[in-house]
Amino acid sequence: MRLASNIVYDVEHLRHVIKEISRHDHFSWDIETIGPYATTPVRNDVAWIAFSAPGVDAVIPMRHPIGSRIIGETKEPRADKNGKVRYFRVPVWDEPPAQLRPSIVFEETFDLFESDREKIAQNLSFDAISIAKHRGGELPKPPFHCTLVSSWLLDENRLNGLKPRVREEFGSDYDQGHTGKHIASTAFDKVARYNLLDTRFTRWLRNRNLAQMAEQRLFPVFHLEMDVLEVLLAMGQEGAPLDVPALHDLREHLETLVEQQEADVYRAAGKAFNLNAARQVAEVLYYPQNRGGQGIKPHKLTSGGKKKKQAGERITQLDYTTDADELAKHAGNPVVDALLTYKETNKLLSTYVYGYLGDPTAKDRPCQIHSGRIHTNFKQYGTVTGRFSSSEPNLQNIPRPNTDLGKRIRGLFIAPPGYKLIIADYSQIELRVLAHFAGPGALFEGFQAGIDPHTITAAGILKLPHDQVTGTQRTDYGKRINFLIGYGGGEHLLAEVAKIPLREAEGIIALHKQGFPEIYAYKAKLLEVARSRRPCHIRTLTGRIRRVPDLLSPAKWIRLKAERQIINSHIQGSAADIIKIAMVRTHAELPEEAKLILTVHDELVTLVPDHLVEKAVEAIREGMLGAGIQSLLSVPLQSDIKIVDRWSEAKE
DNA sequence: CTTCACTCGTGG
DNA sequence: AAATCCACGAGTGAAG
Repeated sequence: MRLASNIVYDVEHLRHVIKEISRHDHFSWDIETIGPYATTPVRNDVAWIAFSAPGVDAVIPMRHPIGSRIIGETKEPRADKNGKVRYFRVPVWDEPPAQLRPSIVFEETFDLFESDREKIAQNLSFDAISIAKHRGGELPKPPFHCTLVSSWLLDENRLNGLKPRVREEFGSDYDQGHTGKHIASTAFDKVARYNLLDTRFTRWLRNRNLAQMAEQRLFPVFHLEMDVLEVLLAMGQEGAPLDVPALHDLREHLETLVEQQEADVYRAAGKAFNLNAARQVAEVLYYPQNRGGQGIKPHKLTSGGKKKKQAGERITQLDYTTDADELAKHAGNPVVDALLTYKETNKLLSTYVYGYLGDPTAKDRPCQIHSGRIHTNFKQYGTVTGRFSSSEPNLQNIPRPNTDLGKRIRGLFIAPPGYKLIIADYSQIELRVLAHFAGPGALFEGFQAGIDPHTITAAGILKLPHDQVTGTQRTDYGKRINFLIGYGGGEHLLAEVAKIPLREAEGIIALHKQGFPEIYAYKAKLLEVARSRRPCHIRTLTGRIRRVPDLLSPAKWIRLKAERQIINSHIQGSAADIIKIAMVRTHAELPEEAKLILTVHDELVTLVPDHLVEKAVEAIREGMLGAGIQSLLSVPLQSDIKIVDRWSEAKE
């Protein structure tokens, strides 16, 4: 490859490249970004863009700050973290060549991204949202192929970065360093080569992945994922509105609270120590009084402690857990009580408040709020089961509005004046999926009859008519067991969470087997099918694959874990299929001005102007429950829909 | 200085 | 006998 001839410096060359690409029905593209928000698509600066199609490779620099040669060195003063000024040697680079302006490049390439050609990228949502800023907010139009998604469908268990995949498929190791993370300080010609190779390998990888997906009959789920990707692009661009003034108030409030609560712990303990260090907490709580401790007798080891015990090593007080579950057993001790209070407050302050506002002193903790909104990173390829993950920040683990502080955090997510939030939750989706797979039986028929599933389970175990089940029985024999069976929990776990003797737990599970034999038959059959395949795997409702090779492990505890994973993935993965389908359908039905903004496993959050609320509710209902999606399950789907001003108002 | 394992705590 | 599935992230402390 003669790199120089592939670098585009003028409009004539650019137009020629676009013409060449236009001969094909697909092309790949890739960008390089710089600036303080290089990894934030709604904020970053796009410095490079490259295109690749059969016989065409082009890389277009737009604002690379340096040239290709080091011509000297200077010293720059920088304060270290103790505030001391130190001098660092900094290379001086030659000037970069004259480059095309982004406005020109994105104007010339505008139609390419509007066309019906297949647009290919590795992690397409990053590149698409980043370039939309330069396209008057217009996202590229489908059809899409994101190679990160296709690679993940082909192997959900490995990390599907481009470089490892390229090494695997083509045996090429074209970038040993981390060029993509330091674009602005990397030589011009090196970035050009890197950007171009990324783009070309992405296109090649698309071809490999298409062939492998065809072999594995993964096209139906791949097309679903590409439809989901379109929805995700719109969500990523939109963001979730936040009550920023309330967030600042909450910071003030929590900071004073934490300070007081920290002092309360020290006072009770008679000394200061690091409250966030589990070992120091164990020392204070579990050491005897003559060694400055509280002399509490702990029950449960940490996971590391269990390993030590297994290995025959000596266990000390420091190997016992100090988690909230253990501490609750020692409530009444003044240190424990103060510590529990502190932990709750500190968790909310550091994870949620500082997590959103950022820490100006820490480079790796940026403010996550842009124009009053949070743009989380939803990854459709973020889990092994098919669910989404959410990061930077994670908006799928916002505290529930059960406590005052939890409510204040969740309440930060608001509808601006003139808008409403519509919160739509699938009710008991995993149990419905289980009933569908298990087929006719008490659970299946209960759902058909519209009876609450926890009541069904309790009635089945206690051999009572469902209208005679009391509230306590529903919780103890219904909810708790239903929770357990989805994850494959056993007698030991039931005994522990229900605080009952092991014998009693065994009895309850035996009764459940009697009342719901079809559930156990389904599990046995599923495992048999999974074991017969190589590698061992199951498929969800949409044909998504979860591979669990450990199913044939000679070690019994590894094999049992694999069995739980197989069963849980079949159910959790199929539920994920349903919510993904619902998102696509809802997005298509919603009026233009109504926007899906969040998805939390079984919940969709939509932001809607007041005058469109009724229409939007109808669209969401149709998207989540309409005939086209209901036909996937043999038991009825159900969704609870609430219209609110703050997310915290939607508690059940 | 960076990276990693570990513990803990949120959510579904 | 280590016996509950799937995530993200703050923070500690030791090792590279």
